[in-house]
Amino acid sequence: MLKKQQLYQLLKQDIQLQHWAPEQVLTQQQLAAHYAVSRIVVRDVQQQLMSEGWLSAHGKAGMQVAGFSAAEAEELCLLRLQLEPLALKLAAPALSFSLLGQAEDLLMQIAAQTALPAYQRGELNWQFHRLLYQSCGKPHLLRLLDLLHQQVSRYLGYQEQALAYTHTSALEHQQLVALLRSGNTTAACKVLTEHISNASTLLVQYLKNIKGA
Amino acid sequence: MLKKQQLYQLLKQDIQLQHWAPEQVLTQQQLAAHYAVSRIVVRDVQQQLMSEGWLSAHGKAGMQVAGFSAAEAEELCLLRLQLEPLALKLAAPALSFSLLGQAEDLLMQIAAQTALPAYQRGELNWQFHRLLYQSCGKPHLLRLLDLLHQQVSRYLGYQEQALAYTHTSALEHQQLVALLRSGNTTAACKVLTEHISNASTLLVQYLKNIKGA
DNA sequence: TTGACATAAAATGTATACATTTTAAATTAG
DNA sequence: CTAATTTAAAATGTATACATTTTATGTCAA
Repeated sequence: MLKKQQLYQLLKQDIQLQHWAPEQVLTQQQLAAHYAVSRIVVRDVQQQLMSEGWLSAHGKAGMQVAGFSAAEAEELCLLRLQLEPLALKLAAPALSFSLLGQAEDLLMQIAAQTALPAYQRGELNWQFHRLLYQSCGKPHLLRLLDLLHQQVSRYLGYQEQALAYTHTSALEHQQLVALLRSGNTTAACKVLTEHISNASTLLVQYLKNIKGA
Repeated sequence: MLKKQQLYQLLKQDIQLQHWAPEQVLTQQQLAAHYAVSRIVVRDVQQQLMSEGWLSAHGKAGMQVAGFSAAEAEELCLLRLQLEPLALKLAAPALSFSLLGQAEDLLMQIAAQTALPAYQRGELNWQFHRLLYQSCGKPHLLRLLDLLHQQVSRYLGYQEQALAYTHTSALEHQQLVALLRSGNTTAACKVLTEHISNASTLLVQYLKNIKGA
């Protein structure tokens, strides 16, 4: 029998894989029946996924699977651009070499596992970014960033298809670590900004195209 | 018998009025018994208030009433400073005169009702700010701002005591509207930044003092 | 005394049952 | 036929009961 945490993972995954179509309206009962759990569990997970942007309220009854739009992707990236460089700037003075080492290990891992599913690569990617921000000493900022990541991660599938960006991304990551290691915070923040901006542009452009098609 | 929405309001208010002391650890059963509702309702409200920063998880069982700290207040203000001017900049081109009029009505209302409870004045204040950002066309940004406001609003009690800021604040608000009306977006954003920064400094200073005392 | 283990109490997680609200359909008046 | 009102079905909200987990207590051996 599924428990809350399991249903949370599973439902999120099913939404990401578009087993439940975007914009589709679901009911608690539907989900409870489909996943063979009590509606109580569904309610909990529903509320969580709604606060994370995977589902949205739909009238007085039902929840709607979130759709995809270039505008939303652009907005999310704008917010990342506004907050992540700040987090990096605040974290930079507190970055230890051991932490940078961990970050580099993550980069190795990403580079090594070439044929990884989209969402797993995305997770590793975020772990890398998150690690760099960790030391900023601003729990609320980190919470917001996690929330943003949740919302962006819905687009990971698209990002995979959209971008043959993997190589460039890896280079930018390495550059970032190098700058941080040498203590050049300003340059690092600039690289980060461009890094996010680049990915953003490609993703948004791709979404606009498939929408036009 | 209390329903979910009512318990939500009531519990939040009781936390704000420190009927439940900061840092205190509560259980679902305690609250269910105290407010005479089922634990299901408490669970729902608990999850919501946790996502809004009024409660935080405490180990594997129990929830903790959020405390107050100068550091947290400062962080929240930093985030407001990072996001609100952006929202205003984006909204400015779309600001209609009717909306500015609404905003001015709110200012009148705040000025008129001189002896308002702290949290009600705070709410009106936020409604004013919110109105200016409304037209920015970025739902996620607005959501983040609402979330931030929720978290800041826990400090409204302090803000009241801390700041004989009311008069200055009103002046800054008026100045803000005037600039927006004349289409001077850049200056308006600057005034907004200073406005938030001022309130922030006073609040943080106050919190540091009473902590030292 | 201390610390580990067993056990009891309490708290939370989950399921079922019931109450209320919401949605949709069907009937009827105009 | 349209629109409004009634009525039935479905969905959600809430309470109670049970299961599992967590926490605290107490016992016993070293």
